Amino acid sequence: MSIEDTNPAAVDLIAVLVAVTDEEPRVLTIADGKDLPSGPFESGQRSLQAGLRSWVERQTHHPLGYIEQLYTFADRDRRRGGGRAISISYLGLTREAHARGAQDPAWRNWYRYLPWEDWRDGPPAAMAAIEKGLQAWAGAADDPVVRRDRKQRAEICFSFTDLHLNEELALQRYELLYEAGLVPEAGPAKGNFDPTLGEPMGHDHRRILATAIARLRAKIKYRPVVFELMPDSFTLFHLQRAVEALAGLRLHKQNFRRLIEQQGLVEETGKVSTETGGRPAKLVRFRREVLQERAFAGTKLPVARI
Amino acid sequence: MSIEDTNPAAVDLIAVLVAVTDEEPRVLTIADGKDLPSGPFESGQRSLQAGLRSWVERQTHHPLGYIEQLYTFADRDRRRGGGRAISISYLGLTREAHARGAQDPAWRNWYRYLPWEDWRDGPPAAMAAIEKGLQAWAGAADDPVVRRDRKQRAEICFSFTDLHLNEELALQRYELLYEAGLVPEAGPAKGNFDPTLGEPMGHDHRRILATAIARLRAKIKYRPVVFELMPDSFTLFHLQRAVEALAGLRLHKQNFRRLIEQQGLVEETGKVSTETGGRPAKLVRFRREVLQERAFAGTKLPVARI
DNA sequence: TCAAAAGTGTTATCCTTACACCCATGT
DNA sequence: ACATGGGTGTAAGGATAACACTTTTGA
Repeated sequence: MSIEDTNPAAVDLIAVLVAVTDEEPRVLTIADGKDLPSGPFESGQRSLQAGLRSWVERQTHHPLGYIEQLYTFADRDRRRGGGRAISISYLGLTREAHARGAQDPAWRNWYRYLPWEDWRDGPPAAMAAIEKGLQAWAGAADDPVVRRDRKQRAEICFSFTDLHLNEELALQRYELLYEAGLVPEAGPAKGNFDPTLGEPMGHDHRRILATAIARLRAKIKYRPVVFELMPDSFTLFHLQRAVEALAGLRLHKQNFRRLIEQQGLVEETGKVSTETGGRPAKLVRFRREVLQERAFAGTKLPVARI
Repeated sequence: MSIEDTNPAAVDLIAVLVAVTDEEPRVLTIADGKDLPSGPFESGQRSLQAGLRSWVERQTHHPLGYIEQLYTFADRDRRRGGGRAISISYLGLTREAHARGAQDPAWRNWYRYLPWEDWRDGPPAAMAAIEKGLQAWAGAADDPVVRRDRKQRAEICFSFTDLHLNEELALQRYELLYEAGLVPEAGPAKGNFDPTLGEPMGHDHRRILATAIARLRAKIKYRPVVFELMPDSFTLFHLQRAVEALAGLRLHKQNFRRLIEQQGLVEETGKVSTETGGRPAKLVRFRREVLQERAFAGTKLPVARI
C-alpha cells in the first residue's frame, strides 16, 4: 500500500471531437482518417481538462463547448523503453457552425467506422455479416455452456430476433466483434475481414470512438448536451435530426417535440425558417437558464417523504 | 498532434472499496482513516482493471465483485522531480461477509467524512453550518451576478428551501464546499473549520470518495449493482436498508418491494429469517440470470417504430 | 398484549405511447 | 394539386406515489 515505487509512464491525451453536420454525426480525425487526434500530457497545466481544452483549441481552432473524460487505459500496442503508455481519452462537443462539415475531410461520419450503429434507415447492411460471423464464433466453442453464453451475448448486443437496437450498447457491440475476431484490430493474422464491417483505425482508436458514442448516447437522455452541438437558433425538427444522427435511430416526431417542450429546454426566437421544404418552422434557442434552474438527475428510487 | 514528446509521469491507482455492514456504507481506509488505499501502477499487467483487482486482492484478501474506473486526475499536491503524478481512481464493491465490518476500524462509515450526505434521519446537523457558510460565501462576492449565481448553485446542491436531497449530487456538493473554502483541503491558511463538516482526508481523497458515492448512487438506479454488496441470501428489507445506506435516504417500503419484484431481480430461496425482530421474512437471492437476459439501459427517447 | 417488522391491496396521478388529423409553404 | 414538413389534440396503458390495513413473530 505504499506509493514509493511508482513507475514513470508516458501519458498522452486522446480526443474524440464530435460535431453534427448535414444530419450526420462527425468525428475529427488525423492521418487521413486513420487516427483520433492525440497529444502529449503537459506538466504545466492546472488540470487535465484545462490542458486538453487549450491544446485542442490551439490545434484545431474549434472552441469546445463541452468536455468530458471518457476512460483511461494502458495501451497494449505502444510500450516503449520498459515504461508503459497511458492514454486518457476525452469526449468534446463542438458546434456545427465551427466544424466546416462535410467539406473538411478530417471530419468524418462516424458510421464510416461503425456502420452497424446506424439504424436510421432500417437494419444496416453490416448486420448480415455480423449475424453470420457471431453465429460461427458461438458455434466454434467446445463447451456448450460457452456456446449458449456467446449466443446470448450476441442477441443482447444486436437483437437479431426483434430487430430493434439498444443504442447505448455501442461499446459492448464493438467489444463483442473484437472478441469474436471480426474486426482487424483483434489480430493481424486472422485473415479475411468483411468490408461491410467498417473502416478500422489505428491503435485502440475505434474502441475509443465506440466508448464516446455509447457515452454520448446515454448522456443525451438525461442531460441537455445536444445543444452543445447545435447552432444558436434551430428548428425542433433540426434538433430531432441531430439526436437521431447521434442515436442512430428514428424518433417519433410528436412525442419528441412534447418531450423537449414539456421540459422547458427551448424558447422561441420569434423568427421562422423557410428553408425547410414545407411550412415555415419556428426557430428556437436553448434556454441556458435551465442549467441553473434544475439539477438533472434521474429519480428511480421510491423515496419516502418524511 | 504528435505523440513524440510525451513526458513521463508517475502513475498510481487509488481504490475506493465499498461494503455495507450494519446498515452503514463503509469504505476501506489506511493511515488511521486518513487516506484511501493506493498503489503503484505496475507495468506487467494486461490491463489496468486486472492490475487493480490483483493488487487489491493481494493486499486486502477481499474478493472484489465489481470494479469500475472512476476518474483520472493530475494530482495538485504531489509533483515530484519535474514530472507529475497521475492518479487513476477506481470504485470496487465487496460483499458484506468479506468485510469484517464495524469490528475492523479500517472500514469506516463514509458519512464520517461527508456527514451532510446522510439524510436518513432527517436533515443532518452539518446543514446549519453549511447554510451559514455558503450564505456568507455568496454574499462576499462583489459582483451581484456572481452573488446570485452562487446562491443558485448552493440551492441546487443542498435544497435548503424544500429540505429534500438530490442524492446524486454528492460530488457537486463537496466541490461547492471546497470552492467556498468550508473544508480544510481548500487551503491550509483559511482558519477555523466547523467540526460538523466531517473529517478531512489527505490529498484529494475526500473528493475521490465523493466521486465514488455520486457514481454509485447514480448506478444503483439503473443497474443491479447493489447485489454485489449483499450476501448470498437476504431479506427484501435488508436489501432496502443497504440501498438506503448508500443513497443516504429513507425509501418507501411497499414501493421499493414492488420495484424489485416487478423487475424480477430476486427469487425466493424457500427459507425465512427469524432474526428480524418481527414476523419472519422470506429470504431471497439475486437472480444472476437477469444480467444475461436483459440489457439494462434507460429508454428516454421516443423511438419511432418503423 | 404489545411492539416490530412482514406482507397485501387499492386508488389517484402522471408519463409514455400511439394514432389521427389539420396547417402552411414551395414546386 | 400535391408533396413536405410544421403543428395540435386526445385517448389508452403502464408506471409511480401515497394511503390504509392485515399477518406473524419475539419479548
